[in-house]
Amino acid sequence: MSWRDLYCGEPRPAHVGKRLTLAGWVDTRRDHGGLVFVDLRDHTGKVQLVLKETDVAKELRNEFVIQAEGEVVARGPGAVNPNLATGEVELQVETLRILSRSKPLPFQLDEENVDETTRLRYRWLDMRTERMQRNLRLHHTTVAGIRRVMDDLGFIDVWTPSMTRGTPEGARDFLVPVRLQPGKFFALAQSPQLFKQLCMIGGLDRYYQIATCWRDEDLRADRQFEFRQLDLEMAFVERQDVLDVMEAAVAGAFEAVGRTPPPRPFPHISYDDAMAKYGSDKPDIRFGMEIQDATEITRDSEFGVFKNAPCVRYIVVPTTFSRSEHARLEALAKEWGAKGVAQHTQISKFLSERELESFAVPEGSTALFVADEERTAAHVLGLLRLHLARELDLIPDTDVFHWVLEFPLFEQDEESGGWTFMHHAFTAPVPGQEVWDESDPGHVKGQHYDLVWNGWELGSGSIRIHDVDVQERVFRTMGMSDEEAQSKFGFLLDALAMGAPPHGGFAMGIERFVALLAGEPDIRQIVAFPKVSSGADPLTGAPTPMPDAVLAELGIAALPQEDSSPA
RNA sequence: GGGGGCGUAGUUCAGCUGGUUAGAACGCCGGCCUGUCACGCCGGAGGUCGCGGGUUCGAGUCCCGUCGCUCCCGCCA
Repeated sequence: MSWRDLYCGEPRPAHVGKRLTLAGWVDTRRDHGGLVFVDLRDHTGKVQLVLKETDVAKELRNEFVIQAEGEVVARGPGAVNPNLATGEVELQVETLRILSRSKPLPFQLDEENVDETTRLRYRWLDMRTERMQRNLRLHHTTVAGIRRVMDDLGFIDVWTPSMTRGTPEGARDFLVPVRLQPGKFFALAQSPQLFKQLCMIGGLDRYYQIATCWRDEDLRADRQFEFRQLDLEMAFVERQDVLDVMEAAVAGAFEAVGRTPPPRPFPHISYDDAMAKYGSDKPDIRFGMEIQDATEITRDSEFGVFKNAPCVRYIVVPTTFSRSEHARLEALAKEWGAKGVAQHTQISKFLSERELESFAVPEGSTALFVADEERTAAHVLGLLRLHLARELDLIPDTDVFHWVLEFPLFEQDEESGGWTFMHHAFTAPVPGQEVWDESDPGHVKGQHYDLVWNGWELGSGSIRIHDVDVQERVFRTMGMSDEEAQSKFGFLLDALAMGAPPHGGFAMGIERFVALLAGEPDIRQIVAFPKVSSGADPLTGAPTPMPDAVLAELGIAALPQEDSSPA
């Protein structure tokens, strides 16, 4: 005997007259006294059960798990439910078994806007909703589609370690103490980056992995402590080869979930253009409101703020702002790092004809200016542009993928003034720029590329350094001594010195990709058991303190924590 | 590290400028009902208004602090 002959969403008129056993959860019950209707639910849908009044039928409550045996019958005319896929039939139940009872639920499954901590605390209930069923299955189908493309293109899945060497550079590591070596730590991998490069040097040629990565940074709508990325690396390739593979992977995922893939090739935009026009390296280019430069025209402005600023930029917004609305924008701009934001109407009395004409602000629109360092002006206007576009509902409901290319290899740390990599230390400079002034490398471009979907950074990749001299030069430029480079990355330098093929690759965040596919506003909705933004797991209560004895065995001790609970 | 929003029955929410006993819907419990499908009808239980302090004759409402959730900036090679 089997638990069920069909899923709940399957019975059809063709089954009429058949005796079937169905099993699932009680979605709703409608008790008419002598007759009880039950909608039986599983992940495929619902079907109506008809039960005669019996003790066991009376006992049923929502979310009981039951098994019902009976005959599929056609519903009479007028009794068909067109809103249900199985609505033309019902099961006339002869035997009913309660497999499991349920106490009243802490929230109703058909309720929207349930507090997310409550949903996560009882995720096994939340998972029964259509939304979560759809999202988790979409997550699976997407990954399956990607895997199929990778397999077809000759990539092999290689397992790389989760526990690896800590890296002070980049994101904060999650540390793993080691009992056998007290006082020493592994770090959970922030990415398989170096291992996949070693795989190329090892001759595997095409590697991929749906790799779990860990980063101890603040959580956001699009960030969790742990996440998965499509991680791939290819030997003997140029940039275009990697872009082609990624576009194929994206297309394969779209096809797997039954959607039309975005047109290929994806458009390209340079980093410089992205920063100048959108103030972001992951611009949402589905709408205009591009940032414009007024530094030249305002160089001799009567308006002192403009005249004295190193950079004056503006966006033209198709609306006007009240005094209080403007105050709010100004508060935001200040929070984002600007000294303020000016409207053209406010300051027009200080501006010349020539200036006003060049801004070309249409009637009913407003030019918003930020005068500051170039970096700040671009950044703040980029954020204002996005903020206002969302508020004014200017963003079309379309899908745009694009590449951001031609990144600088190095950027200067504002505080220390030292140089550091922009992407990571293993990105190759563009051909012809393999040698640079190590004290002033700002002009060197890297062979780095970012993939952006509707303003979300999906991932990034690069052609890597395969010349040990170039790799050592990068480390030196970052202010790393030879000894330090040797001790931290000696294994990589060794490998690069023993026949490293040219290679490059990419890493794309799976959850971000699926969240966008699902139309969800954050990645928690497509992750089975996510953490909340404080980094806690409401379901298990993790993280928890550990007994001193356990810590002692690991050669560590926890500092006393300030008790912040009210006395 | 910083800024914004939210916190009222199990759930989702209402509660105007401070004013008797804090409401609704759904859910839950009891009763009735043989064609409902968000069944219906009758009755009922259920609240430390996140927590602490303050102002006031009086606080869900105002102020301060704190905790939690959330969005964002920093951070995220």
